[in-house]
Amino acid sequence: MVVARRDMALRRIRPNGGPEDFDRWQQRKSSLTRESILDAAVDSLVESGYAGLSTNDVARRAGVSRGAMHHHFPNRIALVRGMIEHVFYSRMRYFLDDFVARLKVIDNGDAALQPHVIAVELHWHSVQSREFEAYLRLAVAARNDAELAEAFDPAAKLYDEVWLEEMDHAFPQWRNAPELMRLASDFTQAVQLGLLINGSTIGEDRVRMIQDELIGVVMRLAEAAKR
Amino acid sequence: MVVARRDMALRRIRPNGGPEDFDRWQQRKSSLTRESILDAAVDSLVESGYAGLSTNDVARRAGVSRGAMHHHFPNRIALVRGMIEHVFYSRMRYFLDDFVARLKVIDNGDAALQPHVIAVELHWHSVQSREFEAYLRLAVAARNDAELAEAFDPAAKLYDEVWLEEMDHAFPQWRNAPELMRLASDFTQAVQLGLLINGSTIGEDRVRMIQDELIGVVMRLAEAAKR
DNA sequence: ACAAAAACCGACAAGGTTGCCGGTAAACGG
DNA sequence: CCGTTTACCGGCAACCTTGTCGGTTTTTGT
Repeated sequence: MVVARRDMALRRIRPNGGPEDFDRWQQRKSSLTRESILDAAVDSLVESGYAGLSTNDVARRAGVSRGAMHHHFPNRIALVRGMIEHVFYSRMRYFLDDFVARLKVIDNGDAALQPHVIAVELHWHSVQSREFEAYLRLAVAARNDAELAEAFDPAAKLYDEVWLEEMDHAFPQWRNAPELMRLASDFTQAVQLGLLINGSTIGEDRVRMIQDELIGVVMRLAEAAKR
Repeated sequence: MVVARRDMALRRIRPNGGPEDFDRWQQRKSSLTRESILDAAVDSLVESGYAGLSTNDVARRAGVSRGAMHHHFPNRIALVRGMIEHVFYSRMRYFLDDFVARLKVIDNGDAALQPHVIAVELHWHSVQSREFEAYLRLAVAARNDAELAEAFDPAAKLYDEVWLEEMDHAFPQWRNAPELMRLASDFTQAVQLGLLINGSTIGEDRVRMIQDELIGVVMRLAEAAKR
């Protein structure tokens, strides 16, 4: 079952579990406001950047008191730690939801509809999402904030690991050349991450040309993997 | 003269001019402390991120009083505007200095030493510099800060324009296919920018594989440009 | 029903940041 | 040589952020 596998992968990234995992009302409500705080934190992160993220602002956005915030997250770094988990979870979920939905309607005849081409397009879509924007902020901020990096780096590595396993499972065609698939995945992520940042400077037309070139690279790698 | 051209390009990016452009002692000294303030600001930016950059910290690093800071930059945004110009200037200069130095000793026999391959390697080197790190911080912060974006975006577009002219001049072989050269340049920048951010997560080995694949792409584009 | 525990509330102090301003010393121009 | 401009100094008020804590409401277990 595809969905069951997806949930398993997602659960590995969010060990704490979401609101749906609890039965008692108190736990459920607690997890719910916890979630709403984290969601507000992501909003604040995306709108104000990491250093500009203030617990004050987060509490206001989430509609809870500062006391409630303190109950769930005793200090700023605790909030950040929770947010990191939340961001990686959302990012993975955002892509996988799109992906499993799209895989149900593929037509193997057209070359432009080959699953790895679709994956590149969908990944570009996911890179433009709010969830990925939050990831970008954290990744950049972690370059100078040791405390943040300490929490971020392991989470990023775990995400990468789970991601590769998911891709391995989604593309059995590449099964006999896993390093080529990893290269295609890494390459796609690098290009599109760079594109996200430089896109507004170079304009849509050049972005599309790069995107097309990227698809060419992925298809060549796919060809090489067949042999 | 190669160096003369370089200086012309650099001057377009730094319209205010550097300390060397003034004769009178007062102007010179003023420009000198202005420069040292901007340099300290870049340090602070790289170490604390954009939102964490405080005028207080900058003044302390530069070894000037807050009053002197206020004299040169009446408020934070003025400092930021000056810093943007300074960052783009440094970034361009960092690459070009390396580049003209390296071009003097190329050997056209070996394929790995073709000028565009060297350019890719040197660009990767420049991407890892402090100057580029500062650019990254500004580019990411500009995504949510309208005031910053207002100053950053035009500067980035100007940089891109000057950059392409420099590349056009440096690689006459591509002269008859400028759109392919632009694509190669855009592609390189996108990949290496993405690599800068994801590199620590995926590790050196995978970074090198991506880098090799990138060189392959650039060489194919160079081949295509010959016809 | 009642005590314990969990969730939540609002205020306070300490510290840092920004913008502003009155004042000083050095350099320029006539 | 003297008035004016320029470069530079350090303190003050207003504001925001973080961490902390005593108190209140709601849920749970018995």
